[in-house]
Amino acid sequence: MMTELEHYISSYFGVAQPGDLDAISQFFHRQTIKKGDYFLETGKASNRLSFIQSGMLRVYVQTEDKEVTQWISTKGYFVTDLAGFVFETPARWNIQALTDVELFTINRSDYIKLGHLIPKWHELEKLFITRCFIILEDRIFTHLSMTAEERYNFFFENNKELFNQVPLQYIASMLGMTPETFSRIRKKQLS
Amino acid sequence: MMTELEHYISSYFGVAQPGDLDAISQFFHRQTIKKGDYFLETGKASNRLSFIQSGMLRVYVQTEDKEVTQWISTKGYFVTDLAGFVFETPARWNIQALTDVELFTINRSDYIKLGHLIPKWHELEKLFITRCFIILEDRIFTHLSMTAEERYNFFFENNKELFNQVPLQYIASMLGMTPETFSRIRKKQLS
DNA sequence: ATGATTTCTTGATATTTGTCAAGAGCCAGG
DNA sequence: CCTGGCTCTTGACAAATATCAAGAAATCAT
Repeated sequence: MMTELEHYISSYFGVAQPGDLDAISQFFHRQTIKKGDYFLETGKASNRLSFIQSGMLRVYVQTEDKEVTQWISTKGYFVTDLAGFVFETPARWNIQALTDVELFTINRSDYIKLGHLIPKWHELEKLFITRCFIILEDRIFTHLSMTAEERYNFFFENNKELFNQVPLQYIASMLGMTPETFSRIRKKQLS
Repeated sequence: MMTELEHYISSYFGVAQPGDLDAISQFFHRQTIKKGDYFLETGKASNRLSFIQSGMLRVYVQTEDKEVTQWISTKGYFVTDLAGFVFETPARWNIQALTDVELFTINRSDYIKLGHLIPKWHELEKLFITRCFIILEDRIFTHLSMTAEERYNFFFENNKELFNQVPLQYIASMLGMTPETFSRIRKKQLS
C-alpha cells in the first residue's frame, strides 16, 4: 500500500522499479508551515522541493508598483523555485503559505543523491519538467488568445474549488487582471 | 575547431567529454526548407528536433477565429514541438518557414540513442529543458505585469533584428496584441 | 518593370480593462 | 460580542486595446 507521498512521486515521476519508490520517499521529511509564513523568499537560496499534503501556497513577486502572483500551488502539487533549485541561483519568487501547510520536503543535496541511486532518475526528471513546460506553453497561449473573461471562465472550469479557498485578488493577479475586473466578471458569471 | 552545429549543441547542452560532441553531431543531418513550407503541422507526429543554421520559422496555431503565433525561432535556436517530440503525442503547433531555412536535424530514434551513448545525456536534457521552462516563466510574467507597450519595448530591446526580418503581424500576435495596436506603438516609439 | 497580393498604417469608433474612491461584508483578536 | 483591518464590490470615469474600413506601402511573381 502506497503512502500519500509515494503516490505523489509515482504520479509525477512514474518510477518503475518496485524498491525505488520506497527508497526515494526515505529522502523526504515532513514539514509544516504556518499560514502567512514563507516557504521561500526572493533572493534566498532555493534548496528544497516539496509536495503539498495539505494547504496552499502562493508564488509571487513584488515589482515597483504591484505584487504579481505567478501561481497558487495546492494539495498534490509540488512547490519550489525551479530555476533556483536546479541552478543554485537566488530565488526569483516569494512563496508564502496561504493557509497552514503540510509538506513532504527533500533538500537539494538529497535530491542530487537520487540521480546516483535511481538509474533512470534524470530521465524521469526530464519528463517531469517537460510536463511543466507544456503547462506553461498552454498558459501563455491563454494570454495570447483569450480575453480576461475567457481566461476567468477557463480557469474557473478547471479550478472551481480554489475560488472559495483563497483571496480572490490573488487569482485575479495570476490571471493577469485587476481585482475589480475580476469581481465584475465574477458577478456576471454568477447570474 | 568546432563546427557550427557542435557550437550549438555545446551551448545548449554543455556536453563535457571531448569525444562526445563529435559523437552527438554525427546523428544530425543537414536539411533545408523553402520559405512557406512546413517543418511540422498540428496533429502530425513531431519526430525531429533541429537547430537553425539560417533562416526563421514561426510556431503558431489556428483557433476558430484567429491565428496565434506562439513563437518565432531564429538562427542558433532549436525548433520542435517539444510535447510531441518527448511524449510522441500529436503536434500541438504548426511550424512554418518564414524564409528559406537551413537546419541540423536529428530524428527521435537517433535522439533516443544519445541517452545510451552519453552517460550524462538525460541530465543535460533536464538542464536544457529547465532553461526553456524559465524562459516561459518570464514570458508569463510579462503578461501578468506589463501593458502591450511595455511588452513591445521589452521585446524590441532584446530582439531588434527581428523587426525588419519578419512580418510584424506575427510579432504582434506573439506579444498578445493586434497588428493595429502594434503599429501604433511602433510609430510612437520611432518618433 | 508592372500588376497583383500581401502587409502595414491610419482614422473613427466600440469595447474592454484599469484607476480611484467609497462603502459593504467578513473575520480574527481582544 | 465589538472593533479594526482586510477583502470584495460598486460606481464613475479614464485609459488601453480591439474592431472595422480604407488607403498606402512593400513585396512577389511574372
